[in-house]
Amino acid sequence: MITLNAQPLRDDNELARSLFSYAKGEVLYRQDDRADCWFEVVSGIVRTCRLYPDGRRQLMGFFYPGDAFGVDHDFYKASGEAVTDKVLARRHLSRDALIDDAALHRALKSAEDCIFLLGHRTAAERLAAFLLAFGERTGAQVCITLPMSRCDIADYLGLTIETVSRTMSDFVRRGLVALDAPQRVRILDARQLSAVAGDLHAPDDAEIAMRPGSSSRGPSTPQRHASHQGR
Amino acid sequence: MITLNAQPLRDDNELARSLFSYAKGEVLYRQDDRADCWFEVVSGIVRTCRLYPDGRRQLMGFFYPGDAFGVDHDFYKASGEAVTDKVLARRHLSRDALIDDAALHRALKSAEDCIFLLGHRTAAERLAAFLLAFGERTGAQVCITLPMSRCDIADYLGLTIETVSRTMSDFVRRGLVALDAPQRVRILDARQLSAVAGDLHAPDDAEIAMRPGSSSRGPSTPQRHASHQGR
DNA sequence: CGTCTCCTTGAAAGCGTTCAATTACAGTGG
DNA sequence: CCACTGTAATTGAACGCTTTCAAGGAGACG
Repeated sequence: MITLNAQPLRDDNELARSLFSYAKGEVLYRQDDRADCWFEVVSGIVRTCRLYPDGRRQLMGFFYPGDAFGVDHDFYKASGEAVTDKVLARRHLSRDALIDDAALHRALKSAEDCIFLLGHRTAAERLAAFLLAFGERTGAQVCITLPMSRCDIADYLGLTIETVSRTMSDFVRRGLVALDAPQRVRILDARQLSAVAGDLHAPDDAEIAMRPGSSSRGPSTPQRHASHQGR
Repeated sequence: MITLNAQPLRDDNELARSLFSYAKGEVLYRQDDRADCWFEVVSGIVRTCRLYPDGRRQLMGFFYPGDAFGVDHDFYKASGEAVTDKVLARRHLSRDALIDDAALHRALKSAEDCIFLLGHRTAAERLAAFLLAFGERTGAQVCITLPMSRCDIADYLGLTIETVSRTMSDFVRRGLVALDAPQRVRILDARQLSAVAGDLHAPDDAEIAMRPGSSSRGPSTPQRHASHQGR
């Protein structure tokens, strides 16, 4: 399961030689290994995750076809693993191919997405934002098939699997989503789900756009780091 | 206060024309503005932060001399603001100067640092990791002068100012650090602080300084929510 | 049919947030 | 020089959410 499948798919030309296939759960590269190449998803989904000394795991991102990952500098700061079965990835030797700007930008965006999700305070906010973001990314706005396990989701959102599961059940109870199967989520009320995620401007907004530096100091900001709207 | 100081410092040559100066709290660019240029810190410290619709704030990172920031693609996903007084920044028009790879990599690393910090579960872990990381970054291993407010720290770590303050007091009580002034932190017991941060392999482990070659593969921990491959 | 893995649910405890009050300190003007 | 003011930081107490520990389903597979 932890084997590094180092054999290219085929060998008949330059392009094919850089293509690799991985089974679900297989490790493409390990955290702390020397980062001598970066990857590009061709098909399937890849996760990068970092292990903490105490054994916990933080998923840094999910990567979809076209995305670049493993673009670390000296050593990999996270490992890359196949989420789905039959992951195809193109491997670029760092010294050969200069990573193109667009790919690097997408990698940066992926990291920022993760920060964005972790920035949400409550479990409901995080999960709702995750579902919406995932739906948008994969184009499935209504019926979502989650390729990753609850454990992956939990480690991505910085929660426990129990909390993820409980929160999902709560969404079902409130009629926000339907759960046809553990991994098949149907979004019933996208608007209200956005509201839960906190991505919607409050019904009575109109004042958020004018408070740039807010916190640290400022002429007349009422201060106190905004509450948490009632639930 | 929130003005965008758009005047270059001097005008006598190409280099000087791209240099800008900002006062503490000043905004270099705003979230959701069109991202037509990216920046490079020359001196001082810059923060990027994202505002959530509900008014909360998530700091995405602190940037030090040499760092690149504001490298977003279409629109800025966060605003850039001066943390210290007299921030000098070089401004690069996106169409003119291709951002160099190294700068982009540093930006990515900064984002990953943030994820790393947010990945820590408890307030004590986050703050300890933050202090150590900040000390290492600025070269001050013992006596640290925090240029940012408690509010900045809280929004960076995804906590409240009260929790940051309480946790800091707790560190003082436990003899881990001394607080000469709210912004002057002296690290008294770096080793134990690392342990609190969870960056150490078990408190009573053999020895930490076994070289950063390839640490991963943590020793068997009484794990729950095991990932796919044994930890 | 049993076993395995993943997911769900329950109850109690821990911890961070929230609300609220207090302290420290710099700047200002009497 | 000293009250006054405003901001930042600290501290206290109660509440609520997430974690933790533990047990109970639900499919997949041999």
